[in-house]
Amino acid sequence: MRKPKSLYHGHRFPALDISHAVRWYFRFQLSLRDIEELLFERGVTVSYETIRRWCNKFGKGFAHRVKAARRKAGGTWHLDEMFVSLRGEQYLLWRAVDAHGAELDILLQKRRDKAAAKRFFKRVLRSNPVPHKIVTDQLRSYPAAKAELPELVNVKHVFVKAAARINNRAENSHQPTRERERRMRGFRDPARTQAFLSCFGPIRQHFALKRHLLRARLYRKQLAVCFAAWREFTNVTQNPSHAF
DNA sequence: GCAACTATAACCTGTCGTGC
DNA sequence: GCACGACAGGTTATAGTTGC
Repeated sequence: MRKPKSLYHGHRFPALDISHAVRWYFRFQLSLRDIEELLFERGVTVSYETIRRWCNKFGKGFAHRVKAARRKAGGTWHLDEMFVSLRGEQYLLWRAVDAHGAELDILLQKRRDKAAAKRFFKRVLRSNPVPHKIVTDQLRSYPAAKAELPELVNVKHVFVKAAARINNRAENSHQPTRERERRMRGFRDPARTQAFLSCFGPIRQHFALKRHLLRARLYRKQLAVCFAAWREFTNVTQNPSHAF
């Protein structure tokens, strides 16, 4: 029987280096050049361009595995949109998070009308069970789109004012995106932005434990669990703390 | 306040090296 | 010889700094 090809088949650099680079890029507010420098410090000489290609190639798959392994969404969806400027053009980044603040899905669209809302609902429904409640701002596109989707017709819909604390989960989840947007000197291409943010959200959140709510011992224990899971997602057997 | 300059970001393309 | 991967160099865009 033929042995299945490794995820990293054909790559010259070890899987661990690739896994590190991809994780750092999507986990922290680091540029590709920052990661190039960090790897060089650890004896790995690779260009930022190669790291960019690794991120493009492996990011999507890693993010998909992270999302698939996550606990199923709670019964409530919090939905919100944020404006993103791409080369001077205004786009809307639609985002859904669950009751725990975990990102369910994002979608970059030009409009915020009924069709756009419907498109986003369908997208979230493809990878998440039907919620028992959705929480949104007062944008009228939400109820109009919801009324046309049989899966959501009977779902309770709670409207909140944009500044209301109840929808802070969705509002707060925009913050890392804003920070990253600034670090990257803005987003440019819609397709590339969608691809980047689809990886950025799940991977970042996988390691973003609520440190301020945890005692050090528990925090380290949970972090170790996150790393063990990451090694599984990336098919890397070596413990990162033993690397370099 | 404004323009010029510099630094830095992602992205693109052509070329070269390597392994099959 | 071919396909793949990495690299170098260039492009475009934006933010920050400096000097007037």
